[in-house]
Amino acid sequence: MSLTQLEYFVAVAENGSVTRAAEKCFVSQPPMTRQIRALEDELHAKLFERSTRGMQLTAEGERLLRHARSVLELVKATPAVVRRGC
Amino acid sequence: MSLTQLEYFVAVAENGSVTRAAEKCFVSQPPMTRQIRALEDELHAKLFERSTRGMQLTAEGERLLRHARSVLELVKATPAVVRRGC
DNA sequence: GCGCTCCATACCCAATCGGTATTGGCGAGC
DNA sequence: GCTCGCCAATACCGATTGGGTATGGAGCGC
Repeated sequence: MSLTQLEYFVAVAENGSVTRAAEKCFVSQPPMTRQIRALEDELHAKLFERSTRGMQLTAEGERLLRHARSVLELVKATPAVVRRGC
Repeated sequence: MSLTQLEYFVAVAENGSVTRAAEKCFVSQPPMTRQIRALEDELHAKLFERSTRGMQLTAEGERLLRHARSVLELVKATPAVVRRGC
C-alpha cells in the first residue's frame, strides 16, 4: 500500500469515476484503474461497484475512505510538524 | 514522501544506526542512507546528526519520529478498518 | 442498431528502488 | 602517530515499479 494509492482511491471515491479522478490527479486513466485494482487486491476487498456510469463505493470502500482521509491529512501535516513542532 | 521512507526513518531512529536499521528492514545499507537523505531533502530539515558512531536524532527528527509513528500505526490498522469497520 | 462514454487490458518506455563495490572519515588501540 | 575497524556516503548497475498510448468490451441513450 502506498500513499499514492490512497490518494487515487480518495479521488475516485470523490468523483465517482476513474476518468474524472485521473484528470484531477493529472495522470491518465489506466494507471488509476491499476492502482485501485492493486489496492483492492492487497486488502482482499472490493472497494467499488463498477458500472458503465462510473464507480460507486461499497461498504468496505466507505470505511476505507474515512480512514484514508485520516492518513492523508496526517501526512499532509508532516512538514508543519517537523518545523514548528506539534 | 513515501511510507517506506517513514518506516526506514523510524528504524534508523530506533537503532541509532543506518547499518542496524538496514538489517532490521532486510535491505542493504545504501538504500537506507539514500531514503533518509531524500526525506531530509524533501522536508528541508536535518533529521539526524551523523558521526562515525552512528546517527542521533535532532529536535526536528524527534518531532518527525512521533508523527511518523502515528502515520504508520494508522496505516497498519487499515486492513482491520476495511474489514470490521471502525 | 448506432454511437457515446465508461472501465479494463496489452504493450512499451521512463523513473524509481535496491544491490554490489568502493571511498572517506573518525575513533580506538597498540 | 600510525594502523585497524566501523560507520555513513557515493558510484554504478540491474530489477522492479509506474505511467503513457492504443485498444477492447460493456452498457446506456437516442
